Amino acid sequence: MRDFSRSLPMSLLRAREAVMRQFRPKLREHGLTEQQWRILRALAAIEAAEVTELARTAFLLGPSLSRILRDLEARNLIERKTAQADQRRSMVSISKEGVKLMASVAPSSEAIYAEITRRFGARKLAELQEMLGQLELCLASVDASDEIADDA
Amino acid sequence: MRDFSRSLPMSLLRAREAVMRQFRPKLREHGLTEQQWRILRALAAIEAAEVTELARTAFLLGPSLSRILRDLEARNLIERKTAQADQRRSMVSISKEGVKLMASVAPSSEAIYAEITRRFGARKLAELQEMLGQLELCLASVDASDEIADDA
DNA sequence: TGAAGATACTTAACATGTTAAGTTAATGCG
DNA sequence: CGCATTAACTTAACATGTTAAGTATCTTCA
Repeated sequence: MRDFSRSLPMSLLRAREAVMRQFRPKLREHGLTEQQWRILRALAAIEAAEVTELARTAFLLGPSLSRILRDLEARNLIERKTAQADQRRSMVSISKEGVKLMASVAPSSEAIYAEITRRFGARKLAELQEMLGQLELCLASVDASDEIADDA
Repeated sequence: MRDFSRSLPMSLLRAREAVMRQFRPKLREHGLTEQQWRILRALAAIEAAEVTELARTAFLLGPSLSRILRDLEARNLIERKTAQADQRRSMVSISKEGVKLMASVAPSSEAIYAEITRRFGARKLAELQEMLGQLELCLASVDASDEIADDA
């Protein structure tokens, strides 16, 4: 069998870990996990979002998101209110404290990202992300068989 | 702030998830997680390995590996014996049952990998992996400050 | 040699990944 | 209307990620 340490999944895993290793210490200083940070960032970009929408944006599964939102709400970093049009849905938004926390972390985060870009090269980084997007796209169509074929 | 859904960590995460989504169902049919499969594959390639070495190969942290080895041993898929030279170390190897299980999964796994390669393109895949390796490498040197500078 | 330090794991504790099941609210339709 | 179905979460259960602490063994050097 193929040497699995050279397989695509392992390459992607190691690359991502190498990248995240740069960010985690700084996030940790602020008591944030990678996932919590993703949620705050996603919320900062919009006024409010439903949980399902947020799950899609932050690329988290529902159960993970449920737990994290519970914790972030307990820390007063986000706010929730049930939508009046549909009592099942809850609208999530970032709180003032959440914005403040983001403001305190964002500069370091940006600096780290800039350093990664500098080391790897901005052009190469763009190429890499283009390829990653294509990979995602060409595999997405495989899974489509599960969903309703509304484009038939 | 940058649109985080276009950030490198998110690109890597989504790409990897798109890939792993192809494999998980088949592994699940055989009662294996992605990590357990990594360990079996790593062990199949060698006679035996120490736990630390295995952790490095399968890219798992010690605590995760400890738990997984305990479970795989309970399922008789691996075997362990303490090294006589150093009682702290334990040598891990795949069992006959483990080999049998691997043999039953490997063809599907290879087929899925081949299909991914076909869809994305073998040349592009090689390019992508080359870039991922470079990314890993150019970030690895950053972390080296933590470790003993034995190359000074 | 024998006590301090290092090494190789393992355990613990908490957060998330993942699938299945449960809850509550909305929709469709007879 | 009322009941079945669907939708949006949430909870549960188990596996792994991650850091810190614990344990047993080995090394080393006074």
